[in-house]
Amino acid sequence: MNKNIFIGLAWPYANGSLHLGHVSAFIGADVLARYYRLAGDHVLFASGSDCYGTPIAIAAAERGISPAEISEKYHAEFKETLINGLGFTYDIYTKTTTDQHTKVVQELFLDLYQKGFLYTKTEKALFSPYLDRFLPDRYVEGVCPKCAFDGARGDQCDNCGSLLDPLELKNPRINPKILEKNKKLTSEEAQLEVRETEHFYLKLSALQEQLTQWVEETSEPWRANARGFTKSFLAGGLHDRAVTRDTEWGVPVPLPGYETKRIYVWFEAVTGYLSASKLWAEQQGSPDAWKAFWENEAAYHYYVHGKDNIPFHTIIWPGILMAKGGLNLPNQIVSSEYLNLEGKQFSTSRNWAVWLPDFLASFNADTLRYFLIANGPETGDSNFVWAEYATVVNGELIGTFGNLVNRVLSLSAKHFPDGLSFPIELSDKQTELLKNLELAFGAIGKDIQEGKFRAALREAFAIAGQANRLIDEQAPWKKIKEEGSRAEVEADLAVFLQVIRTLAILINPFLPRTSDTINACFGFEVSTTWEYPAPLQHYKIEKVEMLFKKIEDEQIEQAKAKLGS
RNA sequence: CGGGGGAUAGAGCAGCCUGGUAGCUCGUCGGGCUCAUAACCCGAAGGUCGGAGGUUCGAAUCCUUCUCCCCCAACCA
Repeated sequence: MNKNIFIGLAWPYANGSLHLGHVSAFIGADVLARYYRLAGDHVLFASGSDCYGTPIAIAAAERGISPAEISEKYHAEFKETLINGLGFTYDIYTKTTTDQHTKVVQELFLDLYQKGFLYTKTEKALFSPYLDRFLPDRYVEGVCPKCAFDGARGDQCDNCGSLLDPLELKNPRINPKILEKNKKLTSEEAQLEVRETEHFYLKLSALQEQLTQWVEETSEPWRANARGFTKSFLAGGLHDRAVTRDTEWGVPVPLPGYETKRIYVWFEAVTGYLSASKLWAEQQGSPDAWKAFWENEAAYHYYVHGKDNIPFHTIIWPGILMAKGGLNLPNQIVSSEYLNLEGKQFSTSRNWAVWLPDFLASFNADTLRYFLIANGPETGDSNFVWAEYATVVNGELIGTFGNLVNRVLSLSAKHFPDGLSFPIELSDKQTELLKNLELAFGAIGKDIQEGKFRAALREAFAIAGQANRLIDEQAPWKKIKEEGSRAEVEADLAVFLQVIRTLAILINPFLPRTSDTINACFGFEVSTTWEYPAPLQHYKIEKVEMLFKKIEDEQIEQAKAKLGS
């Protein structure tokens, strides 16, 4: 039975390159998409670049270029590295600066306004005459009113730990850390003043009961961190949140008198899931196609992102959808923990990061997919250590898996260049091995559906290990030298070819290019469906190709040398 | 301050929901094999499951409490 599966992957912020931390949070979405397509379901895998916001606007102003130049540059890089580099199979990868997005966000904004879920309130905020803009709380620093520490941020004092209202700060000024390095401002330039401004608020408090009930009913399959965080968030009581900002770089508020206001990321970026779906439908030539995913109770919605994004996907976006009404809510939240690098947190300012474009220039994308699925931060923070990456690639990918494929293919091609026939009768061990492969489709599929990617991948590789043990026992390289054993060796190898060919399907959601390479060795078209393939009567090897290149120590040394520089 | 996640062999992790003689990968040591990218296979050593209490015939698993790490919280998923 075919299902409609929507997969919403977090939108990367277009003000810098992606690093492996992003990838570790993203990778599961592509595994889901590929799996469900193989299983014959309808998939809409949507994401895009988050292009608006104050950080990009400030960076652009300082460099004397337009914000669009920055966001376009990284949008192009994201597309290149995610799609061509990592092989992500988005059905649509768009950006927030499209007309379509503006239209959908504004329509949704107006709809909620008319339904009474948005209201305006005037408040005081800090304005920078130098930057000609209001500043977000954390972009402000000053003297803490409680402990007199000079350097407290607008939202909190790092010295005494008090939570602050930025208006309480004495001598408020621009936090110099938000500006480009070495930029020194005079105290006059840094000065901030209090101005009144009117903003729109989302009435989350009105949705408290509805959201609480929804979470009770649907959060069972979510990742533990999402469920726990969301429940405690709700227990603390929801507060209305401002959804507009005084800035020029964003989606304009579609109401007269508010021409200078822009809709804030909490409201605007998450709406990208819907706008991207509608854009996809238009590009398909059937503008209503999005409804099969969004106005269909039987559709199933996955959201994939890092743990810092949890409340946006489990409170704010569902709240907006409830206020709007008639659209599908999230079903499954796949929120990962954090990936550290060599034991320390990723840090862009200290260049403590492995940048995705750099990585892809030197290493095979499937090896990264493997490492981050097998060792990623699925249930707790995890660590990317270069030496471990090399060990895992050389040991598990090459040693166990690549080696199995290579030894079977090369033996077959060498001794049976005209092909091999599949035997009529199988030994107990052969039967057991093939049976395990057949069962793996159900077990691995279930794990993937539940977001347990690590377990799913391990299961597939366990079968490769089993196959390695059996081929070692049968020792066809020895048997082939014995008189009259040729038929037996042919039968044994044909079984292993069936094993490899089946493994190529099982690993397809995880290691798509590797899967394609194996299929090419058989002369097959790209793999077809998520089910155990009936053995062929005759196998012929078209070519033997190495699946992975061994990672040498020098490569690891070079990569490590780039850190922290 | 509060909240979320975590603490299991030298390293990285699973098991915990639904208690029943502690498991996986890598590493180490010993042996085998040579088709295969010095890859593969077999065997061994190595853990009082963060500490302390409790429930139970029985606790890594349930309860209480304590300690430590990460995150929410510059940049940053």
